Amino acid sequence: MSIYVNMMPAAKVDAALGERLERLTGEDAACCVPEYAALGKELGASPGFARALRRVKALSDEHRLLAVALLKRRGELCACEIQAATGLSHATVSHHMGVLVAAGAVAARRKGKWMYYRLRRNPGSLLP
Amino acid sequence: MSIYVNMMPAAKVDAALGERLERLTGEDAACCVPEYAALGKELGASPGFARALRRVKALSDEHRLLAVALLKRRGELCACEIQAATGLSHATVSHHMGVLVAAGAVAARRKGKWMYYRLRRNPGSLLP
DNA sequence: ACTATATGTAGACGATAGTCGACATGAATC
DNA sequence: GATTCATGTCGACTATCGTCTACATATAGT
Repeated sequence: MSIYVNMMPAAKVDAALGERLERLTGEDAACCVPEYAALGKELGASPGFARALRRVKALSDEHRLLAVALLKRRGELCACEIQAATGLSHATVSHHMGVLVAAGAVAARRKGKWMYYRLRRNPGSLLP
Repeated sequence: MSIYVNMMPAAKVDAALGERLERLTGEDAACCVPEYAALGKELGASPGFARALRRVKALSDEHRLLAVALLKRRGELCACEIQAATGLSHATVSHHMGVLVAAGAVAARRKGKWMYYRLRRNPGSLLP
């Protein structure tokens, strides 16, 4: 399993920010330049950054990553299958899947008594 | 910023596991099949999975993701620049960069009094 | 050597997040 | 509608993690 982080076509996110970064000279001269404080604040406040962080956090748990890995292979799984695969209580599974859905990583659909989960394929999402 | 998780060319990781997954029929019939317990255990124990998890966890903190985003733009930064960008104490920055290095996401080099960090470009790493 | 600067380390504290049991809800079947 | 099964929700507990202060180490310059 490999993980890719494709940082910023988001030069679009803030073009001015990119320019200011370019103006900072490399090596020793740039060390401890106070402007980095403002840059970090802006970049951290950009919507793309918040979205990426939410998605990474969604995958940063062992059992959620396992669920995603299984969904990638199987396409769709019901909650009880994920529960069996993870060995967790159904309450915990429900919690984890809720996190994945909230992060936009997974979509859920009801079919009778069962809840089926599948990976979302949003453009720019966390799963290609 | 977009994040991609490229799951398993790791059919190689465990070919038999893939086969067993295929044999499980979809929809209701597959629901609550006990074999999922073994499958989850094996997949979760595979080395590729552990590596992926370590890398996702490394990115799952706001300040670490910010550091990576800045490194992606600037190429190389010293610890004090990352400290300025994040607004954290130097001790916390050191801790965070240690996590990124341990996960194989970032490489560090000393130059005089300064520590410079840059993104690693491992094949199959988290950064393309 | 001594000092100053930059960073790593250790320990402690607080916040966040994962976990479960208990209860509630939704849906199918009788 | 009563029952049963699958799942969601709600506290509470616990563990993990991010953060800091204080101290230690490394390097450069005096």
